[in-house]
Amino acid sequence: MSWSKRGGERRGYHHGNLREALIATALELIAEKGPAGFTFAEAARAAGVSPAAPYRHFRDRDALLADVAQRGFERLADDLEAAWNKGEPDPFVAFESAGRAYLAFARKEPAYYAAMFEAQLPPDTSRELTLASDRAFAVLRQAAEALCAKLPKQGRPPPMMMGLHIWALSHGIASLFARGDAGRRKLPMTPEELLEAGVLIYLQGLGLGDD
Amino acid sequence: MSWSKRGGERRGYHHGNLREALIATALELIAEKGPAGFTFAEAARAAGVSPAAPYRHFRDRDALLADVAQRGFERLADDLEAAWNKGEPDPFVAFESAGRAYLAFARKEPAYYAAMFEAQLPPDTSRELTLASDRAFAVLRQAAEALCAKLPKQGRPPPMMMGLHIWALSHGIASLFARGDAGRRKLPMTPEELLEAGVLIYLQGLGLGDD
DNA sequence: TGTACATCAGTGAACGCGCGTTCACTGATGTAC
DNA sequence: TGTACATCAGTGAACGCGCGTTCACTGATGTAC
Repeated sequence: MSWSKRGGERRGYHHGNLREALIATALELIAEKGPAGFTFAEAARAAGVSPAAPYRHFRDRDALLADVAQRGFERLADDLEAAWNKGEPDPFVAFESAGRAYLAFARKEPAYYAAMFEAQLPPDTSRELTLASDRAFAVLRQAAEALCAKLPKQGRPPPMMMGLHIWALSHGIASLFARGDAGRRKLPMTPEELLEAGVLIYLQGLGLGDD
Repeated sequence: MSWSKRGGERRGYHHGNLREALIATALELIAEKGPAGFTFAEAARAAGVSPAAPYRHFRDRDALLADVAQRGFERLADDLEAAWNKGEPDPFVAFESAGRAYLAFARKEPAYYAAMFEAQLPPDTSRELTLASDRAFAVLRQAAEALCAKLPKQGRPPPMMMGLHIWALSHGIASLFARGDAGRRKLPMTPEELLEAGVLIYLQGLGLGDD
């Protein structure tokens, strides 16, 4: 039994893929106790590794957290892109679908979401993190651009602004009502319905009816 | 000098108003380092009191935080009420003004805001907290109700929903762009302008133009 | 194919730290008579 | 008005804990020749 470290799990001196294992563990811990409750030491323990080992892969706790947040933004960007689907079958429908994708992400991946928006990482934590978050927003902005082209010339809002409105509305609804970790306020409708109705009214205000 | 504990500040064995002092200290600490960085011990230290003293006034750290959050919601409710001003001079204008008040609160009181929305307090922390937060939302809902009465009968949305939309939009903008503690994303316009434009488009979508 | 060696990715023990919390205590205050 | 006493709001020392981080180290892996 001397070759086995824990349970039936045989692994040698080297873990094999500690970096990935730590990230996976971080997600579990965040999902359980929020980003504040995540500690480097516990992540090491959960990965079955000494408390010094993580330092081979991450400068410190924040670096790990930033990595998780970055991956989150990349996934969100992917989801948004898939939902927008280049504006097919129709920019109007596709735009709403992107909004819903934002909400779905917050629901489906509360741990990523928390790392992205609630970890209170210092803003200069990582350049890659900033880029990833920019990319996610760029999808919304581009979608807004395509939709704007459908609008009557006068009264066309800046697409950037439209993107920001949809982002803010989605984010607001997600933060207040749609987080995975219970404890949020009760609603007389689903967050999805709330968002859909909001986007609909907003688009009508722009002269984009469901005609 | 035996009657003086620290510096020139004379205070006797009893603090006089430790409860309030702790709350004030908590706000300062939260403003500095976020709600996660706030500790019971440091609050006691800052109030010039032994680490055991706070236990005379709060069951534990969360109880203090909950008290701060509750006061925050009460202030927010007051601000919203004042901005709405019973719908004067005109429900349309007053409604927008309430939205702006939400944003102004997040800016002006980042510490309260953080305690209210980012402290990750367990949901059952305190009944008073829930009531205070309900009261704040009730103002928005009532405003929405008054505004709805101005709408053409067909297509009137539930006022509750309108209130939620404005809340979510304001909260989304505040969280993403308007927090006092720097480090948020840069915008090509002020959060206030962004919100105002958003509300305007939304209201237009409801058939409430600036006619 | 075998061997020497550099490099990598772990170990495990130790450190200092600050936190939350408890305890028996005591000084200050208010009140009944 | 004075005194005895109950209650309140502090003290300060102590505790156990888990965290982040460092250090010299060593087992495993890959590569040059």
